[in-house]
Amino acid sequence: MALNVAPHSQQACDTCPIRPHAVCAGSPPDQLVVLEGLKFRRSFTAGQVVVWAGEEMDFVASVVSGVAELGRELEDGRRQMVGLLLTGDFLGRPGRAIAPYTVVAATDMTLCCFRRPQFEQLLTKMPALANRLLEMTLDELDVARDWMLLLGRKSARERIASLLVLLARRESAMIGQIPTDRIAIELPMTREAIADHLGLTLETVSRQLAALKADKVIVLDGKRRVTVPSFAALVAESAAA
Amino acid sequence: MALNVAPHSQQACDTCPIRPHAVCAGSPPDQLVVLEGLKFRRSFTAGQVVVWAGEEMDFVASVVSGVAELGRELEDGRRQMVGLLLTGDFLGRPGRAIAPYTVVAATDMTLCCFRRPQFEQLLTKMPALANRLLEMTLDELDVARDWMLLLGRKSARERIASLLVLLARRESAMIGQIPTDRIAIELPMTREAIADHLGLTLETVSRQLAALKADKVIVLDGKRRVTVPSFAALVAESAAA
DNA sequence: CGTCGGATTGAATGCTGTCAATTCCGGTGG
DNA sequence: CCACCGGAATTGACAGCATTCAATCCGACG
Repeated sequence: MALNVAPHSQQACDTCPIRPHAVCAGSPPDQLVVLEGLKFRRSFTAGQVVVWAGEEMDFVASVVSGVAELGRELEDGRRQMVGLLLTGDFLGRPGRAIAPYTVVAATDMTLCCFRRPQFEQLLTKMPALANRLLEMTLDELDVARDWMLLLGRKSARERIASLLVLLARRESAMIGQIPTDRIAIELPMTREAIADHLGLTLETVSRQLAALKADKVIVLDGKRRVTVPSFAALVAESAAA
Repeated sequence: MALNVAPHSQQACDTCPIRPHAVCAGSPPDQLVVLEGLKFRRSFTAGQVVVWAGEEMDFVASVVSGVAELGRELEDGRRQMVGLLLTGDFLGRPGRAIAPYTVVAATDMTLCCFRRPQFEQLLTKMPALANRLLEMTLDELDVARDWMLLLGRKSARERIASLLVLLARRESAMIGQIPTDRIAIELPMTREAIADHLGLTLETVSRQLAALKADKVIVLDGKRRVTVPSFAALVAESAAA
């Protein structure tokens, strides 16, 4: 795969928007300088594959902007999304050369990359980096396990509601609010992508959205915009733990 | 909850059976001595709850012997197992006081414990410990994501076969072999526990085991012992990725 | 021998998937 | 500006798989 390294990739970490949330958060200034010298950026357009499951992956990265999806699939084509990488999230695995899942850019996306062997070296020398990565990995593990509950036990309607709750919480967090009523949610994905996340078919997704609309739990403005009259009602539909 | 600390818990780490695989693996001798001085053991009988989801958890631990199950549940009682802790696995989360899932001893079990604040201290000072924990956490994340594929996309029959493949691989690994034919698998759990892992009902588990038996993919010796005439055939049934 | 929990089996319901037809919407070109 | 196109989404009919509810079986243990 051609490395589309951006020219002048040495943008300063000082001004990096994801610093407070990324792996590099918490690293002291002298270590940040080292990171700054080794990083390089790569950009992807929506729909582009970053790595295929089973392929070699010689770098690790932080998502600077955009969204990436982690998916795993069976030989016959059945697909399950197993993770979402949002701004600041970490991609790749120190100590493993082969990617265990396919990574696709869901939107246009920019990554801040490090060559894997170099990054592994850094981990042994920079405890702050290792600890931040551990913390992030533990968070992802919790998210994955919550999703297991959804996939294993929730009905189609509950899965849709759960996803909407998740998205609503995120939109609210963006503007520093806790979710209240009349939230507008932008669905950042097609029905098929939603289905692949929830372990459903796209037809079922469509039907359950229609059902939630009919029951006045949500209002649909066009295909991709949802407004929620009562957040509490939506949470009730999601069968929260 | 009463701490049932074993008297004379200061068993030597030298002779500890899980040393090669646990968090402490890779720590240099001088650091092991520190760990040895701080550890204490706790034992649980099969079925006993170690912590409830939402409860405070003031320690972290390695499983010395036995099996523990991590589960999450909905208000109405639906339950999904989200992890299995086997010999050597790590329990608890540095930096988080509240347990996100319920932990139950599936068999009689012994833990090698550390008080959480002390352990967090150690992590910052012992890079080998932090790196081993990171590695183990990344492994668990991969396992969780594989399971998401199973829960989201596989049929009941495929889920059962997948579980048997997993157990067969583990039994074989124990004796240092790769799985071949005529493997004997011991099911370490009830039908209900299997169902909770696979996101099924216990009736479906029972039916699919019967179906696999009828199709001569497996042989049932009593309720809890399965032998596999052809491992390849079993793998084919599991819809491997 | 009786009991109790776990496991199996049966019948019926219902949710979700499958297949297929149709509609909606955004973009493109005449 | 409008007609057309193609992909996304919706809707309908039907089939099938897993769940639900219920009855029975099995095996360990007193």
